[in-house]
Amino acid sequence: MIDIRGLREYPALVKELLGRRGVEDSVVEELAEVDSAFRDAVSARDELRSRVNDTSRRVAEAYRNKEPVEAERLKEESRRLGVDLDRITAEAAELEKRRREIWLVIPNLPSEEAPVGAGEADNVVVRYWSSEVGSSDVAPNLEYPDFKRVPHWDIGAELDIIDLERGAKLSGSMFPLYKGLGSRLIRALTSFALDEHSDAFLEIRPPTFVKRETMVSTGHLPKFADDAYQMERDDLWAIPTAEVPLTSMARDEILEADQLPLKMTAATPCFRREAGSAGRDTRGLLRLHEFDKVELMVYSTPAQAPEMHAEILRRAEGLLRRLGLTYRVLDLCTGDLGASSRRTFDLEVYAPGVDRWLEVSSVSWFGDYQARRANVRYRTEPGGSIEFVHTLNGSALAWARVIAALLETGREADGSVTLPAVLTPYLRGVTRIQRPDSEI
RNA sequence: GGAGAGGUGCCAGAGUGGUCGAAUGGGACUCACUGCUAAUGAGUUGACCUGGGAAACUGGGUCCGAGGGUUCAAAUCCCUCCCUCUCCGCCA
Repeated sequence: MIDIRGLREYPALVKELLGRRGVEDSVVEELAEVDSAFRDAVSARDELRSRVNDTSRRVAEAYRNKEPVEAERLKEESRRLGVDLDRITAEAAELEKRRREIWLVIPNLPSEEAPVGAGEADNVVVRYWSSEVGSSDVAPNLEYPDFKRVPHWDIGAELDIIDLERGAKLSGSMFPLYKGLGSRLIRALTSFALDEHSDAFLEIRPPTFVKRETMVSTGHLPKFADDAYQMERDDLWAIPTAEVPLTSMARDEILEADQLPLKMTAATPCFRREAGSAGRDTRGLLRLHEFDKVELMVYSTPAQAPEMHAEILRRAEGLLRRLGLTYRVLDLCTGDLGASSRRTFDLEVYAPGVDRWLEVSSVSWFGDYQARRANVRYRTEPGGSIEFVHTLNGSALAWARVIAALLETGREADGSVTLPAVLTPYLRGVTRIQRPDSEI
């Protein structure tokens, strides 16, 4: 949720910033109007309630003074006031509900630094990286031999490590099934990433299904309900990312300043319905209903946030570098920013087989938007004031697309796939995946 | 799933209809005493909403697991739900 006091004070600025991401002024104005009406109703309600409370106190007093007639008279007066109170309380409650409804679907104010743009095409490439030239402003050479121009679904079938047909048989399309070294590869990548982050990030294994309010806290509900899997009977929701449970860990809590920044990492499956993207990128591992991911998440003070944002990005990039994959960093424009985010950098890995840049991480700074929804605050100093924390997170990394890129990048002329050396210990010495019909 | 007990402030724990935002103890903070620490004494110490004020501060309201109900009045009575603990059953 945006800061509604900020809206009261600087409505023009709020409209300007939200306008950059395509929010109509009228929506913002409606929130301001309902907010104002709500506050009027609250004042009237509280004043009346004060009178009712006072009258009740005098009832007790009258009884103590042995004045039953006076007590009856006061009771009657209080009853009469109570009728009005009920009416105006209901009005206030209705206004509060409407205010919350609008408030919840208004996205976060984008950072002043986020590039202004309408959509994907306006995202800014911050840098490229490849193992040959390292970091660079210009795109690396994307020449690859023909034997690397094979899509990963063919490689996966050839090496018998990805079985999309069987996955589809069990659960439908976009639910992959990994076999043998394919399965071990996910395990290796997960262990590798968790180990890399273990110096500074507390490892968490959160629940995979969460309550509705947990989804609301991160901004995934109510607006994006169609994107999530729901267990209707228990009203539990399958997490689309570990961001969801991690961000709610400190829900309704007040943290101490010396606990911040609080850094956590978690490996979880992620579930996405991908409603509205039917038929797009559905082949292979490009877009899935279920995939595994290691997430980084931080609660910080506002002052620490920029540094944390940079650290998460650095760590996500670090993994890609150690895996030897070519990637680029995108600064998402205001039109492409996720609803809860103030600023986001996407990491896209180059997959030569499908000849595409694949998003494998999204590193976001949410300001206090999620913290306000989840009510996560901190005490600025012992005995000091209480403020909302800032939340940040990023994938490091989402494995399915990383695996696609690894298979395509690592493919050799003989059809085998060479794996990055950093994974060797996690694969008990395996350095390449051979065709099943070749010598072992 | 069945039976029972319970959920109160940072913690422990009283409170069974009005004077209870809530006793008491602990913790934390401030001051005094002390060469330092400890000990001692005094004081302070909740969150949220809304109004006034530049601010210090201050008026009103809400909150005793959550939501509903009874009543002039609810931490206290009633209903539903959630969670925790003990026992039984089942089970990876």
